[in-house]
Amino acid sequence: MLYKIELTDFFTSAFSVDCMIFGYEEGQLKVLLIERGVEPFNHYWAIPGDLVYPNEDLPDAASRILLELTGLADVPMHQSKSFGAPNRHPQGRVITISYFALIRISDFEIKASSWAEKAMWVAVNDVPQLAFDHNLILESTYEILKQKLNADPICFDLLPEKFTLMELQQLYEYAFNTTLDKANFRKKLKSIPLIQLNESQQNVKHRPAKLFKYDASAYISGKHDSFQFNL
Amino acid sequence: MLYKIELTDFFTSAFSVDCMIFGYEEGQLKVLLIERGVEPFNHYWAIPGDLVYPNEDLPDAASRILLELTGLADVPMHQSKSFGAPNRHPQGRVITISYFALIRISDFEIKASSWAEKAMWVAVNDVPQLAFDHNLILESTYEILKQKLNADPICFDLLPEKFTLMELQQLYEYAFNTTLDKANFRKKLKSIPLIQLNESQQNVKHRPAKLFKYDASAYISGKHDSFQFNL
DNA sequence: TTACTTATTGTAAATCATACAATATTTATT
DNA sequence: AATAAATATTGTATGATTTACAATAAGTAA
Repeated sequence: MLYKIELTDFFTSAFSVDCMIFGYEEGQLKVLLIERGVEPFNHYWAIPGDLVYPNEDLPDAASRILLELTGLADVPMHQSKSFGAPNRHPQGRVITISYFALIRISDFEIKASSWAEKAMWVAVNDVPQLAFDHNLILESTYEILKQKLNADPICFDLLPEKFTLMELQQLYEYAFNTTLDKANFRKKLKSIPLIQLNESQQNVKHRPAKLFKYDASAYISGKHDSFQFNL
Repeated sequence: MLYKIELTDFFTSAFSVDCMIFGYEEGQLKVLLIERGVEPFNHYWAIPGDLVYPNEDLPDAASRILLELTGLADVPMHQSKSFGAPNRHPQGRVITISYFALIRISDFEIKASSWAEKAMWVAVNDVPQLAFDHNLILESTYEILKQKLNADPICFDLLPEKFTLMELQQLYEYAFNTTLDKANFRKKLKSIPLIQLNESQQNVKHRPAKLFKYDASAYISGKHDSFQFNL
């Protein structure tokens, strides 16, 4: 270095959180995007995110910002990766820590507010060009999500509380872009604690499927094998 | 918020990178630590890390800081998690992005410099109390490392270039704190491209084992199954 | 040459994965 | 009411993989 750098020179950066909310609807895995109503990248679609207050913890910031921009509250989030290329933000050095969450779309009402003009659900395979490096962030988070779908019982956060085994299978088929054998998929499910309800699908033009619930408490008490799909 | 926050109020944070370097020696998985020679946490042991320059990219910073503190160069690093609790650093708001790498200890000479007073390799199961939240960072990174050991052929970065199958097995046994059946472990290895050399172990008091090399190019060309240990 | 120690290979049983086939249950149609 | 159509659900045979353990091989040390 040619010049001596003072400690205060380092304290000139900002950081943000970006919240990728995934949901499952109409057979598609979707992500929640907002349309920006401010510069920079005014009118671009973007992942909901904003700068973190200087005294705010990261998970708190993620919850606050998600609520402000989309009206979503009480969504437990997982950390994804961090992105910090020097020029990724035109207004200065901004590192972003990305988070993601899985929700049941029908359980929430999305309401764009603050500087978010609109909010919409977009299929992960159909995402437009986004603000900043948000396409990169989204792609890399989708990879992490797929890993987690294989290793943890988080798929049930996406499905309705009561679901058919076919719906569960189609979620995996969509996420991993593959087709699975119905009979064999059900055998894999043997290692996951599901409760078969005395209820069936409604309003279908054929034999209705039985509805199931995920038994989270049985999973946590852990008497069964560990979750492992290997798709 | 009671007061209006200006954009410039956000640009008052710093960020750092922390580099966890793992190596394997004497049958133990070890991590490289330094003794701090500056405040705060003067004389505490710590993960090598420092503040990132305002215009520096994160991976560049990780390489620079690792070189400055330990003399290590040319070590490809993987991103781990980020930590940003508001009071994790006594001198201001500092978010840290943690990285890790695996190396062959014998291939490098470690030389503490800059404000690092000493450097030493410590078994991951025997880490002392560290500066800042570094124990937390280390534990959470060790979990990520174990996941990667199960999913990718990174164990070969830790072993000498020529190794016996027993050494490979012992590395896994140590990392996952388990014991494995020798014959069955070797069957699992069938799916990984190893080259058996015309050389054997030296200076052992019993039948010497054959030496093997990992065939990285065959793995990349990918004609074999994907790596999967499932431990 | 023999005992000893570890390396390496083999085997039988159990478990799991895979590709289908068969049966069951409902709605729609005659 | 009987039958067709559609999908749900269960079964089965084959082969692959995992597991536990045994057997054999190949060095060192006396």
